[in-house]
Amino acid sequence: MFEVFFSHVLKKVSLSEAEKTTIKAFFISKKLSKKQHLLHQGYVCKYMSFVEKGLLRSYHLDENGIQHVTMFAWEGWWTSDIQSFLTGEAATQSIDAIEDSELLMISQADFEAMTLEVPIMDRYFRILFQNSIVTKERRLVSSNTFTAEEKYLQLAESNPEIIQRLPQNLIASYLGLAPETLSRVRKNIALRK
Amino acid sequence: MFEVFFSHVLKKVSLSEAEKTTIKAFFISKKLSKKQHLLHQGYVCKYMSFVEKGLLRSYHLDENGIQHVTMFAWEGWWTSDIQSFLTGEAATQSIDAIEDSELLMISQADFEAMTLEVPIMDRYFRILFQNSIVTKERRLVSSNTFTAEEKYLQLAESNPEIIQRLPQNLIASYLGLAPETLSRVRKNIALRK
DNA sequence: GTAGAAAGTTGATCTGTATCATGAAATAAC
DNA sequence: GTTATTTCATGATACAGATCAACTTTCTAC
Repeated sequence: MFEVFFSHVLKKVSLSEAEKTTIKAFFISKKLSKKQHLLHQGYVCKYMSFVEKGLLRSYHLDENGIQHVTMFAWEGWWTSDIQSFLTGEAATQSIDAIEDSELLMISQADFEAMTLEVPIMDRYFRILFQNSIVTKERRLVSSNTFTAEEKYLQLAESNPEIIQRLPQNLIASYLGLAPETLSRVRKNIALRK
Repeated sequence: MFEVFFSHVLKKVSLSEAEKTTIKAFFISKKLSKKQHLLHQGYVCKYMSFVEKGLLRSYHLDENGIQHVTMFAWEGWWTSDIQSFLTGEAATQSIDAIEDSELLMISQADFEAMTLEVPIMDRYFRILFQNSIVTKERRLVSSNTFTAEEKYLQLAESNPEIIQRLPQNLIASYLGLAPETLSRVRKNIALRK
């Protein structure tokens, strides 16, 4: 169950067997089948979840009831509404499973306890969050300054797995485009080749 | 010199006097006068810089030579091209001073050394980066889903200091808007009152 | 395998924001 | 204080991408 998890953590920090055992104890596991929700917008996000298997997406529902995909997470990624998880405020996002998934989940209290008991996990998360910031900064530049086609091409370049694994309408939403626009963008790219 | 710095760090973690002394030794200080650059796009970002005093902005120059403001940093904020700082790759951003500024700077090597010698600093940065992620996620949703007016209003709401302290054209760039658009948006808001 | 639903395509039209252009106001430089 | 430079405002126009609509293809469930 913890294979993907530890292989991921060990890429960033070293852990003794004792530490591994300690860490394991803080997590609970959960299976989610396709279309099931992990989190509903408006509720508190009680867990950070590591994806051992499967694929999930986070999305935000606006006042007009339109879904805006904010993130995808598959094997080796974490997912949660961090804001809600940390502060205990209501989540502004929902999370559901796109494929049948297996998760390792840790609560806010256990997260605190774990980092205090195994301080090197602070380092792991510091590095993890650092990388996440880099990604989000890149997405922000892209979102503010690129054309629809440039946004798509950069995504295809930097994150080909998203293109392969997800339906086009969700990719469009993730890029902040209308599905029709993405369809046309892809057509133009194909025509030019 | 370290007043703002430690008052900021101590809001997130506790430090002994000995730890403070250790930490201080890793930093160098630097004064920057208005319009001076801290970092030029294309060069490696050697430091993370904490702003003790003043105001800086980060921006990205696109292929057409147009500046896109990505961040502001004033008293109590960190600034750097994190991607470049961490990986040693060329920076994709420049940073310059909008007001005369005083900085505390730490190199990548000293950053590593400091977190190893004072592990609780990993925790500080973990929390810092967590918060930064929340902010960037909010900006991403805003950028993808809000109208020009909504973007401006949310910024005014969540970050009034930016509105007061920075010229309108830089705010427009930060929001990914043409300066003319922001001018019109502000006019409409004023008219409606 | 078939029916129904969801996702994707393509065309026509509309609209928010960018761009271009010019003048006014504010700031900075001497 | 005057001049030069930068920032801001306002109007006219252009265009990328949204929206609306109809149709086709692909999935899904039984």
